[in-house]
Amino acid sequence: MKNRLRLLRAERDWSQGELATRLGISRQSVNAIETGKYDPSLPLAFRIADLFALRIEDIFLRDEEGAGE
Amino acid sequence: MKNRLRLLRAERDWSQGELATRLGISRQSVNAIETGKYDPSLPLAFRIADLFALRIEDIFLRDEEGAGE
DNA sequence: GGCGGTTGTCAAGGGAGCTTGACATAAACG
DNA sequence: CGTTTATGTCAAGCTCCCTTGACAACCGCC
Repeated sequence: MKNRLRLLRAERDWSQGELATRLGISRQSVNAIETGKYDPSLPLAFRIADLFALRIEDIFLRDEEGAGE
Repeated sequence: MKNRLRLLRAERDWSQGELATRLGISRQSVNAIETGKYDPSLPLAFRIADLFALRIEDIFLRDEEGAGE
């Protein structure tokens, strides 16, 4: 499960800490998700999608997706 | 976090056990998700969406969604 | 009556998600 | 030089997700 969180965050010029505050989670959790240590829970994935006004499928990618570009 | 799993399963005439097999999880997990005991992980939510050929947002609903209709 | 199939639920265990607190590194700035 | 900011990572702990195994209740059918 890959994700485009780091890219989306960079587009908005947010630090990990700032994103964490907006999501209501810790900075370490943002970092862990960005670096691929684990996937967010489904409710958190919805909050992330809502924050960026995107669909979950547009942020989190099945492992095959976007691999062979 | 509500979901339409029971409805989708009924449309296909699958038992909880049959759905569990198709998803690669236990029958108890299917039951727990249907009865709202907890939300699936994000990877599992993707498998569910793939199985029903729907988007995650069309199966799992934010708590407000569909509540005040 | 008994039997197979489905569902709900409990217990106990393990791994994943998230927390706080701390520390190290690097870059930017005075 | 020192300070601040951003990032990566570790440890310890708690809750949530998912497991296996079991049991009760219900239904339809013989």
